[in-house]
Amino acid sequence: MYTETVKSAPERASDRAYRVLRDEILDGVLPAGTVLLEVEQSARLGVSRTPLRSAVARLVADGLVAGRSGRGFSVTEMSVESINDLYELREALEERAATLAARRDDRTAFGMLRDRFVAAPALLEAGEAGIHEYYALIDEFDAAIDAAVDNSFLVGALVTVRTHLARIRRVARGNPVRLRAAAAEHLLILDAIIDGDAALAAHATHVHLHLSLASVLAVLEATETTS
Amino acid sequence: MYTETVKSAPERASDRAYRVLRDEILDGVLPAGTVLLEVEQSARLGVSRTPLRSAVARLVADGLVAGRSGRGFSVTEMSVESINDLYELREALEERAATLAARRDDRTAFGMLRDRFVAAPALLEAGEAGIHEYYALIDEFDAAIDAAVDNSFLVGALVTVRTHLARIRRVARGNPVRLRAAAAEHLLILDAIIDGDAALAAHATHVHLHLSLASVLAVLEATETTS
DNA sequence: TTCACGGTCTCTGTATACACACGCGCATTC
DNA sequence: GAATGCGCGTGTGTATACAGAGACCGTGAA
Repeated sequence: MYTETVKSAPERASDRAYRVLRDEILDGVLPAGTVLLEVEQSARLGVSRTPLRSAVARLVADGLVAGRSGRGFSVTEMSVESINDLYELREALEERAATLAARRDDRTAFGMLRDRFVAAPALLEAGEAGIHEYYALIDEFDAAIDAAVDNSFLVGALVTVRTHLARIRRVARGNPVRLRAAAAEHLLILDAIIDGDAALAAHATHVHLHLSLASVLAVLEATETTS
Repeated sequence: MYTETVKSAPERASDRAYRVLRDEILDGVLPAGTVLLEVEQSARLGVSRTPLRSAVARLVADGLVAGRSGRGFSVTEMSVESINDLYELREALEERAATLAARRDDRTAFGMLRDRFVAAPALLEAGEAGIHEYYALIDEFDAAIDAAVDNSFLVGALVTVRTHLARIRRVARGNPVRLRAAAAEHLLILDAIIDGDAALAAHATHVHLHLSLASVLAVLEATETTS
């Protein structure tokens, strides 16, 4: 395969600023409510104000930051309601995506993924590195879904959802019990897709998302009362 | 009610450039494939390159224009596949939206809309002005749905879909037969929502979108063979 | 006649300088 | 003591100048 790593990525300064700020927001380095001042951030990231403005504009389009009326921009909050809203949209999109994947002719990619999800529980015993690898596996699952639905609009909406999801995934990161259950749920979805059972794929996805949301809300409520 | 029409809208140059370009793309003044050069467009719109860059960046985020590797930006094409893809996403979103609207407690807004959709066929006899008013009614229907679902993520996705939909709605504009049928379909959806029948609302939406897509594709195929 | 190479030109990416608007703080007045 | 008005500082919005990269065109050689 032709790997285009060298010349195809001039990596503009605005791209770098966007990527860095986005990762920092997603990783929680820049918590919700953080005010982003143009001069301050441009100095910190070593770029001029112009590319930084471009980066912030893209973050606004992503919904990760919002412009405050007069003064500066700030990282958006992730309230409990917004999490419920996000999962509402996620349900609509992923159920449809699972349905389409199950109806697709070529489902060999999912067969290969299945084997690796079977081995996932062992992965989750391997500490932080294993958890990291597990999330990489989830990413590959998502990528396989994207390739199967083959719909730029639907995939685009899914990407947006996953961006916001990355912010709240942090809270469930240190919960191996939940992750093991999630692996089993993914396995069921994969089996349904491989069998071409669109209805089961959609319903298994629904169940998975229901349990995922319940877990997130439980963790959130626990940390809420703690702090 | 406090109307904030005077001071709340400084209307930045970048906003104006974005709005003008967006409207021109949606109205077909700038057809698909049109190349947007920064200096040329900034001169035409009477703004500098900086706000124009910002406007183009927003259009890229909307998916209305795409950056061509080296040279400039161009208005994206609306192929038959992309229209099918758009309707695939639209189905997932609007079925869910209709379901949520039917489950909502306060559905009085839909009752008022119903009366006006009953009168819609008469509207469609009134020439271009009537058709314009009919589309305004559709916008109010969409707005009522948005208010009912009360979910910024879902509404955001719907807004994106409607943006692209506006581009292809032009082809069906001069088809009063289809518009009359569409009004009847909307009426059925409204009745289902008012009755709190979520399943019927979703299924009626599905039917409406199926017929809408079929109409668009038929018109497109007819114009394709003509030209 | 065709292909390849080089020059030039144009357009985007970036940096910086300037203007304006909002807001805060202080002083003055009622 | 409180409220209002004025002035200043800070931060975004805009314009423009500069640099680099890519493409197109022309010319020369095979």
